[in-house]
Amino acid sequence: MKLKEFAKLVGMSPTTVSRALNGHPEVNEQTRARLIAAARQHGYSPNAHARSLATGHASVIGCVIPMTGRNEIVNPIYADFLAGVGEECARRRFDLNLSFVADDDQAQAYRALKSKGLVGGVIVQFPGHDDPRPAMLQQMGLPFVVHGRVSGHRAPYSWVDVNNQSAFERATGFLLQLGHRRIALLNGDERLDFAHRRREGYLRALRDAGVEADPGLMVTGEMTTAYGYAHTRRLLEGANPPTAILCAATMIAAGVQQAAEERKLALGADLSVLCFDDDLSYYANREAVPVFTGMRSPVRVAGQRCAALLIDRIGGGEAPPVQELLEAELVVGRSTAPPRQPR
Amino acid sequence: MKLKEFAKLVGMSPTTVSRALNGHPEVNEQTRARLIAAARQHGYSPNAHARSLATGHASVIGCVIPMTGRNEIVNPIYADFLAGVGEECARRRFDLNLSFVADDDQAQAYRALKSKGLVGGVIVQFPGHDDPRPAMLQQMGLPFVVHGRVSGHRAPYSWVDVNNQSAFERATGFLLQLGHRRIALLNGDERLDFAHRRREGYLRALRDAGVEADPGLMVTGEMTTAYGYAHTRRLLEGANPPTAILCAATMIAAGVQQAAEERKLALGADLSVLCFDDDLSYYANREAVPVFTGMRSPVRVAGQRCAALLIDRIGGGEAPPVQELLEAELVVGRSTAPPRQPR
DNA sequence: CTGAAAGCGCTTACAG
DNA sequence: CTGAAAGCGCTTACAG
Repeated sequence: MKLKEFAKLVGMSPTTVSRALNGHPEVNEQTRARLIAAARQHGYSPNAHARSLATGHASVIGCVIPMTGRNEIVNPIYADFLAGVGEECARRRFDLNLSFVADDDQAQAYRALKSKGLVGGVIVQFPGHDDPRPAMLQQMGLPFVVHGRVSGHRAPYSWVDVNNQSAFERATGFLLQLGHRRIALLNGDERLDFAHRRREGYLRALRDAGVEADPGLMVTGEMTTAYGYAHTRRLLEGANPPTAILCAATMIAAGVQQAAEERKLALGADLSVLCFDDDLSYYANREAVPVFTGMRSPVRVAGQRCAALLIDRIGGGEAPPVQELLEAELVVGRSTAPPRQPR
Repeated sequence: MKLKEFAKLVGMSPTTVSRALNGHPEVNEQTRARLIAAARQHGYSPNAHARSLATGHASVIGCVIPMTGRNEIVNPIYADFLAGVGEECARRRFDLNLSFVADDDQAQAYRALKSKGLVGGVIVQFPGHDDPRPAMLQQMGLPFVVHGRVSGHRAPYSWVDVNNQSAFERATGFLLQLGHRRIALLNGDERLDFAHRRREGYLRALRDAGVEADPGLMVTGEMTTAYGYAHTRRLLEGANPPTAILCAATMIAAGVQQAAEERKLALGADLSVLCFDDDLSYYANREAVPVFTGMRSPVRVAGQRCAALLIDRIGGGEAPPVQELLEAELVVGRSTAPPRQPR
């Protein structure tokens, strides 16, 4: 159904109907209520393309998903993040546009998104330490919010991040307090900004405690169970194994657990494990006393906040950038204890 | 940049430029090549809204994601499915539009998608046994492809499904051949069509082998690790526990494994486990000899095929519906063996 | 092979 | 408070 038909149906001019449906103040409240009800009843929604063409903006936010190597969308952390984005989109009546592109085509993809006008703004994800996207998007004039931060970008921009450095500093401090001195770090890919900050936090806590960092205990890579398993195995087989392992995701911790079980090591007795816990729906670690001691930070909330900030930005004209720093919370579970005394 | 500006820039009329970029046959091949290169260089892409308004269709496919209870998008099976959709979208230069809606608003959501004209068609997911959506969409005239099938819908429609009944019939047959007689089924939610078909397959295999089905061994619910853990615990504590467990997802199998370990039962020795294996990127079960014996069927391929069929439909006018039935493959891993002799 | 003009379905100054 | 008309940026018959 088109506006013209619908207007005729309700006996009003298209102008008035449009204004009523768009909440313009000029139209009588009773008329508005009647028209909204009629639209719902007859299943009339304005054509989104005509609308966007006329107004110059779309009620759609976008994400560009790189397709080389592992597709990001299958990452469970990303899935929960998207769920949060979706919740906010539902609330604000926005849609989400996913563009899947080859990795080397990324700049081109953002440019096309802007030129095509399909989305009012984008969420930038998995930012690298010197990610070029904020500068590019600012120059293009496409509104954006970064999930995480880009340390190398100096101009102000909107972001939502958890305090990764503090989280890992506190986590490491907790293990140090228990008496651990050989603490391994199974980090994410340190080319990514968040992983970089996590290592900084880990190193700072060690330094403050006067413990020398051992490069042999620090690993970086993709945050999977297989990665956690392989490196834990390797570390435990080594000459001077760690007594505690700090890992960047519950998926990694699951791999640590597998490797420990294989060697008949009990978590929270023979080996301590502490993980960053994104509070994932499908990797739940939420028993009253959780399996893993973790720094808990709901990535879903981060998704909500990114979407909220972006939608505000799209609607709000030239508002100054906004930053939100969330704090992770230490939740003590069953996987940590003082180190076993050497026998 | 707009068509008019770009056309002036390259010294052609907007008409010719548009035709060149859209691959119309009237335009000289050299001219076309030159214009395509220039468009890329100057970052010109036609405004998608203007284009869709003029042509009446959009290069976007849609998914409606219900938001009550657990958000579907965090389901790892769905994530891999979407990854497959994304791969095909990238190939065909389509975008994906996600609409997040309250569960009771679903019909309304599809109607709005159609009326707004944002998408050229939709993928219908998690169809129930008597799902009303195919009938609704056919009546609305919105192209669609179902992932799975709707047994209760009689008119022809396009779908992509794995042969769930055959998969579970063969899986059950395999366990029966090993000598198992008490085989539990930890199924998905049987209001969903695929879970219904899986139970049919399980029951048929039992019947063919002359084994009476025990309602106490059949469970239905959401396919999570916690679900697998809880029911396995309960079953193993019962008077006449199963010697084998057939489960509808690797996530469930992980829960079975946990419960078995707790009771010091070795998989593939004391207890056999066979799972439907969607070949998920983050729940990999892909060692040379996999941990779990499984019926393997890549859900990612299903996503690709759904997207491909839908995009074909959107482009292809009134083509007759297409169906694709994929077969799962039995991959024998380390979790199955003949039952222990009663002591 | 190329171009001027109409039209896609909205929104929104402008006039009343 | 309401309406007729212009315009958003494309595509595509129609005319050459």
